[in-house]
Amino acid sequence: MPHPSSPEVRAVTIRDVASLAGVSVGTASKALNGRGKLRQETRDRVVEAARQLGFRPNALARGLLSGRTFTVGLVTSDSFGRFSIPVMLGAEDALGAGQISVFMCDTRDDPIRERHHVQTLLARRVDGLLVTGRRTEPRPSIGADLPVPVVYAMTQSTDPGDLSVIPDDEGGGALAVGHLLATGRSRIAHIAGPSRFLAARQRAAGVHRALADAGLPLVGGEPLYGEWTEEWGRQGADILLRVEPDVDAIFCGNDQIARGVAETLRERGRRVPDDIALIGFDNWEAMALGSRPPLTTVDMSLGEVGRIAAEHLLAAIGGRPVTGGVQTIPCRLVVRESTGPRRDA
Amino acid sequence: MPHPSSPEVRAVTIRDVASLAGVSVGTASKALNGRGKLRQETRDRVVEAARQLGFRPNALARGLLSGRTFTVGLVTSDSFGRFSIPVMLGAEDALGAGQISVFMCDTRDDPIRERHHVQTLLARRVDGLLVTGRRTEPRPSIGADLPVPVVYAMTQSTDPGDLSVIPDDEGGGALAVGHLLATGRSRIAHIAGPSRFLAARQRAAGVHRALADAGLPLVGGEPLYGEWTEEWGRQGADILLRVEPDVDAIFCGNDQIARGVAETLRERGRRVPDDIALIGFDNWEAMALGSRPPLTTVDMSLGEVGRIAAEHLLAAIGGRPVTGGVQTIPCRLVVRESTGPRRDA
DNA sequence: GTGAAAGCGCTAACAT
DNA sequence: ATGTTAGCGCTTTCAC
Repeated sequence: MPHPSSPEVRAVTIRDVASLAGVSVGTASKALNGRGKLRQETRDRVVEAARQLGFRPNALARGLLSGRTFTVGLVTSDSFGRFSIPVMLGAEDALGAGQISVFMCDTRDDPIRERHHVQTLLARRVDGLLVTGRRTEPRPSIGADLPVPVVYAMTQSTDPGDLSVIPDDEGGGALAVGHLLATGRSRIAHIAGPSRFLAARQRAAGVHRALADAGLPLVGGEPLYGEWTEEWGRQGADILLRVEPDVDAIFCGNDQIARGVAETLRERGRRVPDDIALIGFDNWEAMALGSRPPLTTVDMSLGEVGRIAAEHLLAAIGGRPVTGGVQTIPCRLVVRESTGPRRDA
Repeated sequence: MPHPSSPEVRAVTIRDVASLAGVSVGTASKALNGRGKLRQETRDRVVEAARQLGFRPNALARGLLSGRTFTVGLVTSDSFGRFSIPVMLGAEDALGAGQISVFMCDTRDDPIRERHHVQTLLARRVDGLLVTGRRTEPRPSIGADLPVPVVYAMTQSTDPGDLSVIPDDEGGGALAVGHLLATGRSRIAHIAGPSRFLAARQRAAGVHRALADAGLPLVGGEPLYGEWTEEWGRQGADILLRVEPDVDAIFCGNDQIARGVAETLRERGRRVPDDIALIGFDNWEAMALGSRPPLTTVDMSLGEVGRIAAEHLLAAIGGRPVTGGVQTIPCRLVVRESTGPRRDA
């Protein structure tokens, strides 16, 4: 007696279809895959039989035969957090269009677990691997000489032969400053994340470049490096207002910092954006929209990062040669109320 | 010539291992799987050969033969958002221990996509399905009479024969009020999310029950239903302070509302928790920790929800009969600084 | 104790 | 135009 939750004792096979249609399995296969030379009437009969039986070809058997499974492994060290999710969704978009299913694996930042996952994925004969992370810092290659192509997204490999797709943090920093300049600000400061993060340093580098191009100094002389938290935003704003009271724009390392800054500015009686314009980074909507006023911010286009990475992977799987290196994806400015022209009281 | 990214022309098969060890494939199989009767020396020789060649048995072939693939499909309608991620990680935990890999599928709330994903997963011969969502509202069953077991997590099926695992929102509401009572509050109000959400209504029901048990009225008479936003928290607090100025505790429908409330209270000169205690819901750390003061909140134990759901699925896959129905997982109180004893100025 | 052979479900090459 | 057969990689009888 079948288990209650498995009403069908055995899945429908192509034999069943062939038998119902009164043809051989070979003919049924051709009919269903539109290959070979068959009478239209036969084709229809087989297709109808398949429909009637609810036939779905066994992907395992197909994979075993063809060597292609139409699956890829997605290995993340971010526990599918705030950054890897959008990347993942973008990737799924591109892969889903190619009828590819995705195995998800979370390494919890543990190299042992990572190795284990890669081994399992290879045993499942995935066609390729996508590696994502929380930080853009270079990380050790997931494995040399793997039998399948690998693309890194939102993280990069230390091996220059590997292909990595990451957001253009440097460009994002420059973009933010460019917007502040365009809206008439000239005394611009930067309250940044921790300097041990590559992303923080690169955003600062973008600030530097954009200001240098405009022939303006960075208010405060150097970026104020701290943490990625609101608490630091509040502190940083305090420090900044004390040292440079005539600042008229602050670019923050992320949206949380910007929120903290916004709070302190309000408490100190500085109006945003009338007195001081404010820009965040990440476009973390819950944060940026909850802030008063809602934050103008830099969006890293993480969906794009994932989509492009997946497209590279598909290309590599398809046999088109893929050259290693790092590809950066441009950031996108999202303008809200925290920036705008200066207005005197 | 092999493609540069596929250094191995062909993966290592058990034939290669057998050949290197100087035995037949059947013997090699037995040696590697610890089955049959073999001389220890033979066993060792085969294992050594496998190690040397880096042999990994082809999971497709195994699945084809055994009818078990050790894979499950995870179908979400939440785009892997804030709620389904923890569920997913909990599930991965339980499944990973069972050596099971997970296919992730995002339906984007589209029934067509959902059907398509289910079909694909069945074609891949997954051993079971896990369905997750963003809301606890009942949803149509993902498919009647599927050939594999299905468990719903963080969402529930309208079919009472299906098994669903969801957080105990009602208990969470009661838990919050219980904590407020225990810390000496008696004039408790509830600023809730939108009443169209089952979760909002259930949390309110928990509030109701806990207050009734204590013989106390709900300040304001009814919960103040609104939105899940900070903006609503600010508005709601305004309204509440106007109508019930002597409130001494506010339980909020989620952490965002609580943050909004906290801001308004601070601006109105009410100290938290000295004058008014505040509790949120969700334990969304970035929100709860960024708030001033950091929020006491109710954690839905989403990891547990996912883990339990996955364990039920494993049980069902293992053939143990699983009865339908809804299982609720208790919430957990996370105490931070926004609650504590009253203190007069 | 070990080897040979069948077969999981499917497709592709070869017969008819 | 259709049927037959071999074989993808593996496990499992069944001979020896």
